[in-house]
Amino acid sequence: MAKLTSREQDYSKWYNELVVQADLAQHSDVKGCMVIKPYGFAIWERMREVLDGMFKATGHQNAYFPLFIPKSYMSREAAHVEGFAKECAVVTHYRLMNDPETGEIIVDPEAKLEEELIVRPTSETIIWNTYKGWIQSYRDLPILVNQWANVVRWEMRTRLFLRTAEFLWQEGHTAHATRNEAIEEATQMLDVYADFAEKWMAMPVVKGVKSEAERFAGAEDTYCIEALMQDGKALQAGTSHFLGQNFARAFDVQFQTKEGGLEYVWATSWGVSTRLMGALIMTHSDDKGLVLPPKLAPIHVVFVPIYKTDDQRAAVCEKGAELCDALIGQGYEAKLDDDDTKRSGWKFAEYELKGVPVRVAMGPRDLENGTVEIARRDTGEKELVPLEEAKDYIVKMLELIQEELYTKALNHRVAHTTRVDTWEEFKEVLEGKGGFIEAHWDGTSETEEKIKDATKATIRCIPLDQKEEEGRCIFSGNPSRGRVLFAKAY
RNA sequence: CGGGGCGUAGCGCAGUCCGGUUAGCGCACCUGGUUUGGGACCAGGGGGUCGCAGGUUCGAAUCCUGCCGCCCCGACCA
Repeated sequence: MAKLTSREQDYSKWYNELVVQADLAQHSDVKGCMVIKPYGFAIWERMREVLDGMFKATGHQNAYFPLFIPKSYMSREAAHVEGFAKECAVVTHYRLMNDPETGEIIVDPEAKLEEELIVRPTSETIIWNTYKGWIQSYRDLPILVNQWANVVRWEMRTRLFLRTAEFLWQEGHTAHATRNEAIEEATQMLDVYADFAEKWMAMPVVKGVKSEAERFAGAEDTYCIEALMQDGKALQAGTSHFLGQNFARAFDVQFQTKEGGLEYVWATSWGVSTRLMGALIMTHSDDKGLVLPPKLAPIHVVFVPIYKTDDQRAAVCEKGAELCDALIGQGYEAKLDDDDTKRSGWKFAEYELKGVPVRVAMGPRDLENGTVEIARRDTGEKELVPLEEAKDYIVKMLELIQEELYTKALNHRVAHTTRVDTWEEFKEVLEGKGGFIEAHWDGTSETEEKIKDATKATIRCIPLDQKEEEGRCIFSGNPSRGRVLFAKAY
């Protein structure tokens, strides 16, 4: 296995190589689409499992809506169709045939669909068209539904996990009787995402609101969590939208109030995708490969036996099996790698590449001394520990790794968040150390656009905890009431 | 869609400019042996419509024409 390109040398090459070499995913033969390999999918499954539990705990239920959306639905909400029109895959026919002349398989020109179908880029339209039939009175509200699905957005340029033509995600779609209830739902789900990112992915995030230019097509407000990657670029890790009554109006979804009036329903939608995999990778990993937070690692501990003779092998593996069983008994995934066709050094490198948080090695010397060597993936530290203490030691170590990964990532973000008051300084920080920049902005899309054209930096969000502070826009010099977060983004 | 690059064994590549035995190398794979505390070594072996289709030629991976696909850089985006 070739060595990874270092992050310093070429961060984006490092990422691409890591994803492929750690067996997370590969490019498929279909342009812009990826194959998620079993090891990568195991991580996604773990994320899905945890998030699904959090959605259920907040009162949501899962359902499933169609992959195909009639073209006419898309055009009902003006901003929505405008936002997605340029990246929609369209189904126009429903049958193939053999070309009578060449014998080749061709699209049967007779089998043209009367109404073309869009492959969903998101499901608001089909869902609100359905909700119309579900909602008559205030008693039918709220509707709290989530779906796990694939969606297609025909991207020009793609990158494994970060941007692919087809990706996996979840999309929550809720319907409420009041504006406030919907806003509460949207912010609640943002909190769920932030919680998940920080407690499970060990990835600190900034909660905020998108500017008008970055807002979801069809939303009144888009809340987001923004994370900072090791290369100083920001990554939007999740979004939660307050949709107002836009979709209710577009699909004529009204309900009768207690008082007998007729009102449009208030809506939210919220989602996270396999993009979180990219975020996870770029938050913690190093030049040796993947680094995974224990809470999401498919394998927590790997035991690598070291031996010369068959007797030694049997003896060491027996101890290894006991230790693994003990860990499994405590709810951890522990793997004894007794594969005789690979040598220990090869295994060490392999598990480091795959980000297994803790590695235990035991050889003849350890057998004699009653010890094992325990190595931490994140710091690379190794320690000799008495065998009988190994289990408890490892359990504590896993907790510690989870905490310290978060702390390390948080320190990185703090160190790469810069407060800036002039345009010169803004450009300098952006070109130099990168990261988040806290700066004053006059609140207009025109200024945001001009800053983007000049520097490629965008407003990642207006932080929810933004402090009131009189200032002047770094670009236009017009008055501003508080700082927003700028960065170059993925 | 514009600019660049690439397509030769499972993967990574050389060979192409300047046509000429049986198309080569590294990794991986198989067999045997020696090894085994940080990606082992030796020996032997298997594996190819040289992206596709035409053309030029005694002869094409190599030259010509057309097509297809992918990757990278830009505009668009979770």
